[in-house]
Amino acid sequence: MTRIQAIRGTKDLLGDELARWRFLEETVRAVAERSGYEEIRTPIFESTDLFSRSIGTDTDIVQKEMYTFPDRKGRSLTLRPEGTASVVRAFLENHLARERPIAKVYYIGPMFRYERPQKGRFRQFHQFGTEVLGPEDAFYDAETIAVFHSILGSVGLGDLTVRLGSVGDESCRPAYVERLSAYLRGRREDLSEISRERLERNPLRVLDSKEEEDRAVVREAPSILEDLCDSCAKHLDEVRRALDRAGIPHALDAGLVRGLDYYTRTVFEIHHDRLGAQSALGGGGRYDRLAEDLGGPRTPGVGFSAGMERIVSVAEELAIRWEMPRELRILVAPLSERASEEVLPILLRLRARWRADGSARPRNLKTVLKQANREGAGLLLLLGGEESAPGSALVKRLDSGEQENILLDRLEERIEEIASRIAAPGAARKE
RNA sequence: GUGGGCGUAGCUCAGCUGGUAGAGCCCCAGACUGUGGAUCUGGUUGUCGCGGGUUCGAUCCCCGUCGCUCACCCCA
Repeated sequence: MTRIQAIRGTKDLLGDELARWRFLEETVRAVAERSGYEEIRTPIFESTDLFSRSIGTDTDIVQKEMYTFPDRKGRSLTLRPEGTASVVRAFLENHLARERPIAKVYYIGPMFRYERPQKGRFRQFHQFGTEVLGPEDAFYDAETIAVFHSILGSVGLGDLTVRLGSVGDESCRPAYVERLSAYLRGRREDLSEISRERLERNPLRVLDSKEEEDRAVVREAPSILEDLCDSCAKHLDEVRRALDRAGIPHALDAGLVRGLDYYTRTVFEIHHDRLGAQSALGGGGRYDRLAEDLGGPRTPGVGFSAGMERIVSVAEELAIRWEMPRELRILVAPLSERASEEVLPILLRLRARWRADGSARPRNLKTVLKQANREGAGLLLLLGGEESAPGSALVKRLDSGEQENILLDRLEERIEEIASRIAAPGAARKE
């Protein structure tokens, strides 16, 4: 019998690793909510059309990376490969534009792409991100980058590189793509084989090439930043100035090409060099036409999404300690068969106030102490010990070893008192 | 989809030119006849990823397959 195991590119999260995830999630929520964003949760699967229409039928995501399947009535469904399309769909479907001029939302959740897994890349991965729908102001582009930057800073990540670019809009991009293709065709002989293929499919992708031979060609290629129309150039300039004022260093990157077709104007990525080949922690940009493409009224938008696996991975490599303040934990242990009957009722009383766990069967004291240490308990409540009378228990502090007998009638009261001493500043800790 | 590396105990890994397995950690127990994190002693755990081939005999060699991993592509 072969044992069933997790699907390739997916994994279980537990223990210390899960603790880091929870810390990251709480940080995301805290920073986003402080910044005026509300959570949104959209379905994990959607109509396939939603993604092919928004992300673009020529992109790798749509062409080969989607988890698409027919449901029982033959409709084509897809596990979401990214978050923005769903958010915009939900925005239109729930008529959020009628309720407020600006919608600011954030999300956290799993995404799915059928790719060969490697470091920092999985088939089920997790992203958090924000979207601002409604306004067109560069203020929100800068705020988006700032919120992302601030989340990374709040979890202790420094040495970040913010790359900023613009892909123009419908009035200046087509002309640029034409100019770029003309240039690349002229230097066709100097390009790598892969890039020659890209030239036909999507010339912008050539700019992102990592092939050594392409670098020189790309370096001399016309830059879209010089071809931007006046309004796009002005927008980019405003984003830069806002970032400068906010003290967020950034580098202009003319070759920034993102994997989704819906972007207009601003695009950006934040990188960290401790991540191997997949150095992007996340990215995003503006998508002023997406709502229209999905059948709604024109609604400008800007957002980012970030990879949780990648952020956790960098934090691990940098040995950043992500720990939530630990609440007091109480372990209840019976030392006799009779006392074990008392365990559950006492646990239920304790759990009204504290985090408490206990053992079902009596065990010898040494074992109990070892277990308490291993589990990081703060207090140990021993029932049925030799020196405790019926109706009483021995409470022992695991840090100092101090112990005292207490009456079960006054359990909560006494624990409260002891707990406050543990929490008190300057409490002796024997580490 | 393509290429490299790797699959041996719960974990990290050894295993010499083929003779059907070991170390450390962890865990459990004892020394310490009811007071912990140290030390010492002892103990449990394996379809050697799976299938086939070569061989008297395969964890080891060959082929296939599955999985993991890193890289390419692309991206979170």
